[in-house]
Amino acid sequence: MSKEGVPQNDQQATEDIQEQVLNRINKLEDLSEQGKNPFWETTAKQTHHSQEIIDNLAELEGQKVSVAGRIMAKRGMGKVSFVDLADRQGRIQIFTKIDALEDSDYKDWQNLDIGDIVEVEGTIFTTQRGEVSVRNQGYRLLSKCLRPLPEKFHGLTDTDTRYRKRYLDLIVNPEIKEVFEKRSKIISTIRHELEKLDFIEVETPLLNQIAGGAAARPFITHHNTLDLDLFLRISPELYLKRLIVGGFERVYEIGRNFRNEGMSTKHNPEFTMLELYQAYTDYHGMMEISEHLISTACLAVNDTLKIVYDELEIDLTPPFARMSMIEAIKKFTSVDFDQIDTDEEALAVAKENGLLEQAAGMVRGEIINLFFEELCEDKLVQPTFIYDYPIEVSPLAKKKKSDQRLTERFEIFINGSEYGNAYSELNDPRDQAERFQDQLEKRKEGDEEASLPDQDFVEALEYAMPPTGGLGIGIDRLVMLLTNSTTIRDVLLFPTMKPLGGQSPENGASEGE
RNA sequence: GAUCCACUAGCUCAGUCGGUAGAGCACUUGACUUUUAAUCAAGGGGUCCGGAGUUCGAUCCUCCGGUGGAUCACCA
Repeated sequence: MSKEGVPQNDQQATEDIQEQVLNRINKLEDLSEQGKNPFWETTAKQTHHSQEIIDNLAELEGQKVSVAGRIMAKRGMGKVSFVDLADRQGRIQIFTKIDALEDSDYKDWQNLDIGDIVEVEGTIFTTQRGEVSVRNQGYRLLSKCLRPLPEKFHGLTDTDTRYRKRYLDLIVNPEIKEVFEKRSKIISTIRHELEKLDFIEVETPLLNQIAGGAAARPFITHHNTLDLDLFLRISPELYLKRLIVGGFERVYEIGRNFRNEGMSTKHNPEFTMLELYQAYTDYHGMMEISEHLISTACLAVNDTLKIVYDELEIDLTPPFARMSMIEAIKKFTSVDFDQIDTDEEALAVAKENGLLEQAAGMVRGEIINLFFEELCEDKLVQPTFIYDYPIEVSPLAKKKKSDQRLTERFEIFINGSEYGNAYSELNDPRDQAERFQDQLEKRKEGDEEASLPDQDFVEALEYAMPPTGGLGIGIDRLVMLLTNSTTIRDVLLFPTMKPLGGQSPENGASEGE
């Protein structure tokens, strides 16, 4: 990569080269002059990894191995020296004796720096202090570390730097790898379970002409050749349902959604969702799949269904509790919306419960949702399906036959937060068209998050979509729950960060508002 | 977007009731043939987040700005 075209920030351009960097550059240049430039190395022999050697000491003791990794600590003792070498599994000590190497090689070995990447060949033995070690009988420097690593004992603690320079965080705080290994395991477990249930994984467009399927403000981008503004998707929902119309019957997608909204410990502008759709079932079927996926993923990474999250004990053993939204409100507030039929009565009870301000201008269904969100949600610690949502807040869910003011929809609550959202999917094209129309009215009234009508989606429904259950689960939040992480940035390798210096990098992006 | 807190050496932190700074690790040099936060001796290293104000003098006080964290608001 050439320097031209790479945006260089001022800090980098004017940064004085520190002493420690200069030392390392000088060492590299000395090596290069001797024809030992490590950057010409292309491969290395790695017969064993660190933990594997420690775990199999009995059979490996005295055996010759070749290990490769990064030098994390050096302890010189004059004519012997000790180095801690880190690889993907952990660390192994390298013991080097002056007479085991050529004179110049031993000198070069002593000159290695913390952070350098080496290959070492030697036999396994245990030191007097009981440390499993590789007796250095030959090594190669594979890559030179030109900057000093953060401190060996305290590591890197500044969260800002850890998120911005995740590679450094991973080097000096390798225990965080566990979270990302678990993340990978959670996702692969879900894939595996869905495959067993005969779902197929599909990919639908991230670039949308209409960002539908959720209530959110989208990111806008532009296609040059088509001279067309496009939106990054806020949900794959409407595409996946088109595939159900097309006859796939069971589809799912695990992918990124983008929502142009505030950031918090629970929100990143891009986040990963699982969405799945299954023909010929309803939201009850989705409850079963939800419990199954969440509990199976939990078992896969924690070997138990009783986990601790943020000091709370949570039991993910299926079946999860089931409670209708109106029941939940009755339980936590003693207000029974089954006995309340008009908007006026609903407003009156909102006033009695201190929700007058938020309830202003709302209709009964919206007030029910408000009651739930304000007075019930945070009390749901153990996993609970809250079902039967008011139609006003559920533009894509099928009406409940027995009470058409409600929809067959549920959300999964754990520790007061939402982890999933599911419906018996609305498949009546005329009803869907009306719901889009209602959303359009809300939008005209200034609700920027209200859905835009998607005429092609309605047309798809006109070709008949079978009765279908659909489910969305926020993967990042699930990973947070299952790894006891209280901030979403801890489960994202590269969370979205503001640029330093208060200026946008010169990346050619257009000036936004 | 609002409020509170933080920002000092590469890293982790102390400190200056306002007189331009210290420790440990890391680094350099030396000693040391089984150490493991190795040890011992000596040395180098700082735009005290940026800008402005007050002051004889600001890293410290005040204001503005930056970045992060926590809480709240919106959302998944």
